[in-house]
Amino acid sequence: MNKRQIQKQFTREKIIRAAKQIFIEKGIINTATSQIAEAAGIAHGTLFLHFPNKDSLVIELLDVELAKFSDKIKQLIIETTDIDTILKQYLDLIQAEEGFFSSLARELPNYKNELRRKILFRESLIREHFHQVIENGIEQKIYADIDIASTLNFLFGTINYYLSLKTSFVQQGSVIEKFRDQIIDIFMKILEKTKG
Amino acid sequence: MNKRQIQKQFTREKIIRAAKQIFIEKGIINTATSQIAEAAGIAHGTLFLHFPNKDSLVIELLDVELAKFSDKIKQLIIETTDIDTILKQYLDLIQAEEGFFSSLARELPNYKNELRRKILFRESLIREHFHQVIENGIEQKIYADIDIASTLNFLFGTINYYLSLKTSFVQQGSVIEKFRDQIIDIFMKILEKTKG
Amino acid sequence: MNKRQIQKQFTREKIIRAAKQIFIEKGIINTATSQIAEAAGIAHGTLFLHFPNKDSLVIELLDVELAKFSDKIKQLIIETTDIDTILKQYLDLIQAEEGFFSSLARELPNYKNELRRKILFRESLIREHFHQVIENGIEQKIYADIDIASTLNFLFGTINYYLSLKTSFVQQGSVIEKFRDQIIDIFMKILEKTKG
Amino acid sequence: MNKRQIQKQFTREKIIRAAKQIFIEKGIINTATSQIAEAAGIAHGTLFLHFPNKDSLVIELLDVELAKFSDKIKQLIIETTDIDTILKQYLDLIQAEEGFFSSLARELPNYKNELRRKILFRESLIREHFHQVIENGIEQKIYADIDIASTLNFLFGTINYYLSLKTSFVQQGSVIEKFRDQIIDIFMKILEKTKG
DNA sequence: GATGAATGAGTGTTCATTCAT
DNA sequence: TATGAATGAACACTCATTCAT
Repeated sequence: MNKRQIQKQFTREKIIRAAKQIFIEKGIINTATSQIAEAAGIAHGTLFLHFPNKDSLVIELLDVELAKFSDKIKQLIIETTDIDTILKQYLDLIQAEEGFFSSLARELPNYKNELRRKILFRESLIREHFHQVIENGIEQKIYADIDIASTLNFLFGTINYYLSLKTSFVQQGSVIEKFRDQIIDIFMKILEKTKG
Repeated sequence: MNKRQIQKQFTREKIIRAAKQIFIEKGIINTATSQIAEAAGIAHGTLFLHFPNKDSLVIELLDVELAKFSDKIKQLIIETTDIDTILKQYLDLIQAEEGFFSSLARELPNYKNELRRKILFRESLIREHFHQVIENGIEQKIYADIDIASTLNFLFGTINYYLSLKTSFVQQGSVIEKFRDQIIDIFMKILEKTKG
Repeated sequence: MNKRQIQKQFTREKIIRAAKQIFIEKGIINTATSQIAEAAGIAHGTLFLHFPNKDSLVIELLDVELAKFSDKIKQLIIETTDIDTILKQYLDLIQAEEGFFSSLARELPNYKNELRRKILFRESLIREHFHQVIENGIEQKIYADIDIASTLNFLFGTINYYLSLKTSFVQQGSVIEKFRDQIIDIFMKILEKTKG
Repeated sequence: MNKRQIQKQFTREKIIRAAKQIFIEKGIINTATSQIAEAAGIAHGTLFLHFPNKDSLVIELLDVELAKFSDKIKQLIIETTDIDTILKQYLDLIQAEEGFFSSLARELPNYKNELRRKILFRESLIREHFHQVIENGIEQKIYADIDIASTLNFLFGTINYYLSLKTSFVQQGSVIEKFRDQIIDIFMKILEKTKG
């Protein structure tokens, strides 16, 4: 990569970085492209040199972040087989980027179809990992024979709920931290095999 | 109330009614006040005679609707003590106004603090009813000794999740209908006392 | 019409008037709506209260002007049967609004289909009048038995040519005035019955 | 010319060639310089290395094309003395590049003074040839003693009119072909000596 | 000589809110 | 009380031209 390309890449990253910051602070939908450009320290028009339109910027931003996140999850699943450890670490990962995920949870339902579908597809891949581990647990009679898909909807739905209303649940600090133990407890309760 | 006041009240209701219809169809955030006025059959300026600004209209609209809803829930609780019947009927009530609740779930996280707090307070009242019934069940040793608050977060969070992403979960028809049994099943599984 | 409506009508006319002035001076295509608004002494947004978009303003402007023009032609035809008098007066009418017709000739080929069709339809109505008079002349053996449609294309085409390149043909003053006699002469030459 | 100069000349020609293609397809006024560069397979900035600004490119493009065209006309005049044959062949030449001349007719009135003057000068040279031939015909008493200049304005004006509104006159195919015979007929009718 | 990233003024259009009628 | 015309800041996006590489 020559100096030119490096410079271009750097500008692109400045935009993404600024956009991410703003995304975390107040979401992208209600942020003007001119504000993003200003935060990135570039001219307004430059933004459209790197992204054909606002939506593309949002897609790129979310795709990059979710890809990073997805990789971490994959790693996590490989290293651990214990579902409650996985869940704990999964929540840790979310907590590490809680601002980001909180904004995402808030804005997701308002995105255009294509973008929403793309993000939900990413989520479904993560869900797959959980599904697999739980399925194994059921086969080994560690967990009760529950409907995995709907159980996961409960889990993801609840996490999403906390995140989307983060500012209502905590004044500052992390919602995930506040509710981590409850989430894990209840999720494990659902999985647990009724002893008898 | 004299004739003038009656007329004023009537106009106010026309606005609310029109706003509700639009709220259900496509949400309020992306609807211009001029469109609401037009749907109500009044002049654009008239809207601001009844409501100082757009936010106040939304607050009023949601307050009225949620109060009605709350009353129905209260009635339902009085008539029934069985938690799974209550939940089933609660979901029926939501389904009956699913467009409304879906829009609410989508927009709620984006409302300004005051409005969001108001709505969440309404929700907390409803939650109280559930809380009470579950508490009784635990005292009577029908249910396991779980943390009621977090269990309810699971329930409300999940319902909210389905509603906010309604269009991603079903192409047409009701999300609640589609997932009602799963929601009830899992919720009851959490409550169930481990038999031993 | 109450004061409100009069005021609105007045603003609308201010816009049309300003737009017409600008249209004559430099054409509408390369004029920003903000400039039109400024020239009309109104806020930029106000323009879009009276016209849903720029095109509609142009359509209205041209339609009104061409309707006025068309009425004058109709009157002229009624009062006169002599084709060279009609042509002379027709050219006088164009000359009276030469700035307008010059801009129109310049911009017409660049308008969107709908608008172009609309204007050409107006022109075809005017052409009809000429057609009728010439047809009568031919029947009465005053004129040669020529193809009327193509003869009129020659006439209108030539007038259009002079108008569209007005600034190249005259530095100031009227192109129509400069070439009036030539236009009439040649047109009459085409019509003339070859004596023999 | 050394290697570098040859290369430069080659790039310049690539730009002209691409610009001509685009000019024919949709005109230059509404085409971005970046699109022209892309079509030429060069960098956007390179275009401004060969032409100081967009206008210069247009001037060069039209000048080259019209010079070629002018040469063909000159040749044609040398080989033929018959005015209706010349006219027929002139129309054939236009038809062979109808896209080009149609765009030119549409855009010409909107060009800046300098460019317009340049193009009209080119046209006047072509006109000269016609003038000469007609003048000879008049001296030889083949044609009527008409005003040659204004007769030619009629001819060129009409052709220009058809070309500039080409898309309104024909949906596809050639306008010139459609109206060739009419143009020739009427033009010859003007020239014809009144027999008596 | 060629590149292409960057610029920034400019475009048509929207909309919550105000205020004279 | 009701009206609806007017406001003007805001928006996403375009483009001829510049200049460091």
